[in-house]
Amino acid sequence: MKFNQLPKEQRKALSLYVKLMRAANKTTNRIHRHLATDNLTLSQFAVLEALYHLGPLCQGELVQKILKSNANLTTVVDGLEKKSLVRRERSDTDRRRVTVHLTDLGKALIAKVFPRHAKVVAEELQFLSEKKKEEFTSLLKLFRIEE
Amino acid sequence: MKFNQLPKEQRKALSLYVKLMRAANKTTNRIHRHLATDNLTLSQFAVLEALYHLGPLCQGELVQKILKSNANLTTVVDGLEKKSLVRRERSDTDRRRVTVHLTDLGKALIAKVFPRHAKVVAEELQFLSEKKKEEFTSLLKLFRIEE
DNA sequence: ATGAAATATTTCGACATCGAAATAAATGAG
DNA sequence: CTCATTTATTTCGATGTCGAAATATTTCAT
Repeated sequence: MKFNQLPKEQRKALSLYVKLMRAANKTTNRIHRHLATDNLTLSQFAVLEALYHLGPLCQGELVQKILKSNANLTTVVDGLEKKSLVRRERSDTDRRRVTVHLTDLGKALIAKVFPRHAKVVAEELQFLSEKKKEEFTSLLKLFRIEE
Repeated sequence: MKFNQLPKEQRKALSLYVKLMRAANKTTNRIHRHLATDNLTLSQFAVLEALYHLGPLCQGELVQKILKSNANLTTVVDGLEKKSLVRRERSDTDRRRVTVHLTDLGKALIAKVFPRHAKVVAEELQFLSEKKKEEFTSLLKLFRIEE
């Protein structure tokens, strides 16, 4: 059973899916370029950004935020720690937890990179009118991504 | 400059971007699960699917289709070849090119997996009405992804 | 014809990522 | 209190991915 023989509903869903992936892919790649100028991966940026806006978080909380595995979060934080952008601290109240803090260096970096990131994303999406952005956002909300 | 202090346009663009990534991520992960039951990665599936619908293609053409690097395509095709799902053939007219063909085994596999894939994707997106799917698709078209 | 530039693929080295097993600490039922 | 269970993180082994350099082939200007 090839594409053309599928029920119409499935054909539409597939087309939508492919376009969604390509749009996300294309956008990610462009964003990644500007982060690479500061030697940050997307995940590293995501961690710095979360800490910047939410304050120190334990690794479990960061896993939720960046949507990656526990195993990977360890690696990401390792990378940031090696560059002295964050530091780990065992929680006093629950010593299983490791709380991650921005260092001064990390704060300075994310304070520099975040506004540029916002600018790049806005430029990347400027082909959508404000109205279309809103329509788009409300459709995306239907995906019920857990916050 | 933190999120709340950004110009409204940038805040909106960022929210949209984050939602787009999360939606794509969530959908990809679910799709990947059903492919994993046949030991296929997303990229391997994408290659089989392209060959299934378009016939034999050279690797450069496949790179366009699956949006991965040349280096990676070699690995992906290696993996498929090891499982005897595809075979490589040097082009006679241009011996720099390597044309990739589905084997009978590969044909049988993709003929089995593709309809299930279509079904899974349709189920995954069924929370969107047909009308909303169309709206969504037309917004995504504005991203002008090169076909 | 010939050698330089262009094109197609592979190799290499480095990371990012994941699932599962291992480790460490907290909790809770008895 | 104590040990089994749950929770948080790390380690391990494997794979996917990329950019850049290397290799092989074709094309094109002279």
